[in-house]
Amino acid sequence: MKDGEGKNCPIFFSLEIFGDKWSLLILRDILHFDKKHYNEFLESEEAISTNILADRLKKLESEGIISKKRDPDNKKQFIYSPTNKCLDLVPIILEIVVWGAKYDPDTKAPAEEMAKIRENRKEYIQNIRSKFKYVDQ
Amino acid sequence: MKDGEGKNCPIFFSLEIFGDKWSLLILRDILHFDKKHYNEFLESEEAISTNILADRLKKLESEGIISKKRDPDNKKQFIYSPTNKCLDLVPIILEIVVWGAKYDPDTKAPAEEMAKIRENRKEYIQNIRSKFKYVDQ
DNA sequence: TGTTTTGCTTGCATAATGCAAGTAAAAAAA
DNA sequence: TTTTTTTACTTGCATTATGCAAGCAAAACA
Repeated sequence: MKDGEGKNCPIFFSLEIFGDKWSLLILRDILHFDKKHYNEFLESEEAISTNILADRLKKLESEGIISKKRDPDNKKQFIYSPTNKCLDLVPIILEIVVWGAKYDPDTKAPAEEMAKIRENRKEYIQNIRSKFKYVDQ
Repeated sequence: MKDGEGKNCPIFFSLEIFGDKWSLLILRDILHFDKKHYNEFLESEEAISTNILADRLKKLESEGIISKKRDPDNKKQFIYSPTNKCLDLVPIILEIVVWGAKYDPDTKAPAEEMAKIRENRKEYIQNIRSKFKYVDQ
């Protein structure tokens, strides 16, 4: 796509930043599975390659979606944590979960939890936000 | 990724079906811009290639997200229209719009319309659904 | 029975991804 | 202080996906 084109649509703007499978799976790991460390992302069952992981973490950080700093509890590791810009992605991921749970015939997502999400949407989003109370930016 | 892995997560299930930029832009064109015809998709400002468009339409049809039939008003053309499975994607696209409009510094999305979407979410979703009252499946 | 329109397919160059192996910096251990 | 280990990458290369231009075939129309 040429520069200057397709720049007016908020959907396109969003998709340029996180509209690929691996970015969204990393964000799922951070927001829903509370993963923080490089090797935790590598351990996900979808088996992201280490070069792709490094690339996506760099991009997400440069877009201000995640922040990176040394882990004070284990100085050899880094902690990747969500910014507010990232927490605002929770509703998107939530809706993707709901759709997938509805249409995946082999879903392992418990139906009652899905119902809870749909009925108490705001509360569910707030619960995830509160897990990351002290957030950068 | 190997077969049999990563099959338990509803997010992953969803992303395998529509988790790429072009699929989501086609769905935007159908659901928000009321596009129906092959050449209308080609005219979008993001300028999808004709081979990619053909590939994605075929995939979306095979997943039961869209249906294809001859246009009775212009028998040379086909109409691509959303199924119920597609209409259930509206909340996802809506949240992507909201995020993009919030964080795109050059957004053309009017702030008051965005506020309306956030305040009257259910109604907004219902309005889009009602545009496609007679839907296949 | 041509001609147009429409919806593709094909070929090829370029870019992204996947996999395995290697490396470098910092911390921990000796 | 030197060595070892841990961690987070980088590199090289094969495979796959994308982008672009051109071509083609079926249906409808004239």
